[in-house]
Amino acid sequence: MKIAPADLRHVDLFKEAPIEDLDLIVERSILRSIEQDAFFFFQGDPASHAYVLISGRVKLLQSNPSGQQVNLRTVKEWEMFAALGVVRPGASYPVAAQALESSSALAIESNFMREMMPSRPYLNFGLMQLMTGYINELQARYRELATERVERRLALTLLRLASQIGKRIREDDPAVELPLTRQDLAEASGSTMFTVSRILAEWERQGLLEASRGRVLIRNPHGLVQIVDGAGSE
Amino acid sequence: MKIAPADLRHVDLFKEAPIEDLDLIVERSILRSIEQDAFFFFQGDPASHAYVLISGRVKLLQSNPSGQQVNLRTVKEWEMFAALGVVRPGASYPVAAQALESSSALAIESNFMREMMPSRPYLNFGLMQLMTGYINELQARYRELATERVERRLALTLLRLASQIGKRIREDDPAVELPLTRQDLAEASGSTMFTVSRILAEWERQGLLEASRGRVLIRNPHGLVQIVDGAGSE
DNA sequence: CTCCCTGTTTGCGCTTAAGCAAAGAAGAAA
DNA sequence: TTTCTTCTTTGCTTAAGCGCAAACAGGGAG
Repeated sequence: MKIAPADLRHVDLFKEAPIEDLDLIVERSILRSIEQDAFFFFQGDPASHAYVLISGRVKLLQSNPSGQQVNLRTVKEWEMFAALGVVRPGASYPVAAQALESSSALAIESNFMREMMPSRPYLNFGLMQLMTGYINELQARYRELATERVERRLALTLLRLASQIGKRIREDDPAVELPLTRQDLAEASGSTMFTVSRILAEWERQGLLEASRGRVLIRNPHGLVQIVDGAGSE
Repeated sequence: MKIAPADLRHVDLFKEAPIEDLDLIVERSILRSIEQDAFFFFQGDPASHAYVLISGRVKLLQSNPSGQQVNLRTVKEWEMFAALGVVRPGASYPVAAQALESSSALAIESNFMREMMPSRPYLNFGLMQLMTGYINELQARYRELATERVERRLALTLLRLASQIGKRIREDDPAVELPLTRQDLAEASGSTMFTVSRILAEWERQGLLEASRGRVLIRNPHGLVQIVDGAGSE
């Protein structure tokens, strides 16, 4: 598989890029394909590359010293990840990047990106947009984790993930599919596999979704919205 | 009180700025002084200004719909806050900024900053540095909140706050003072006033710190470090 | 000096959700 | 088909820490 430079226009950061830049980027980068559960990189590795996900789904995880993990972000095709390494030379990845399904991504050298930036304002602006968006999301999630109960957080997590990496199963159906295990959802919502399993079972009984092995199909997103803004404001 | 333009060199973002830029900034900005517990701005206000704190201490809070608050960051003199509003025209502050003690800050129009940026690479780089640092901290705190117990989180919170806004009481003494109530610490560590009060009382018994009304004096920071990496890895 | 406001402490009960164990499916591999 | 692995479910127990209520205390205002 080959990447056509013009395809990179799907990426927010490269929307406005001149085609010569995109040629350069594709030429200087390599396409890495990995299978499900494999890693693009580990937490602590030197942040040598930024990535553009071409296909598949990737989660970004951080572990604490005793090995417990949290899911900090989940990425779909034409999104960048590990882009922050571009800013500080010599930095390490603060997260690991693991494939939720077999995935391929374009690996762009951080150094190369850094060299391009001074003469290309669009890169500066684009990166800042990325970063502000990310900060806003992190702040919101931090607040949720500190102030909301598990059930509410899980509903918010499902809705967020649905919009970020969900796959519609049919054009005219709001139902959305997520390739995530109970454990993944626990790590994304700040809970445990057991609790997630129980809550999903209850929601399945209510017809809001269908949960199967390694997969959740959200049948009725609006029902989750109601849980979010019903179950706490009374 | 007047700000001398050269004083702005204390600010990371302006370390490398030419003096003409600093003149411009001071000229175009206003100094706002507010008393303890007052706000520089509220969550949801249009993000019209970025701030440089000149004196005092400020906390950045986010509230959820039912009014519970979390403390997202705490700022000391010569640090910037609300700098992200510069990136997206028309954005709103996602947080409120409240003074922990009477404080004054230089309010710089976001629009003005934005106009300066294209021709001043140091601003771009500086802002990105700020943002990456902030993202790394947020990610770490998110992970802590999701995976660590209250006692550990509170120790980490105290250590972090000590290094960020702590005041040494004497040159040769590691003891550090924080102008925070139990409630503040609860909002910073993701817990409750009651629990924080109990844990601080215990640590006071152990001689690690002295807790008084609206103030914590950390006598033995190293003792907190031991709690952090003792109490979970066994 | 006294009052009053606001922050703090502490006992107590209670809920949430974590955590363990063990059994149960769903696929994949053989 | 049978086996194996991995993910999931569910009952049960327990601990952490939340949250109420009520008493307490520091320190500024008058």
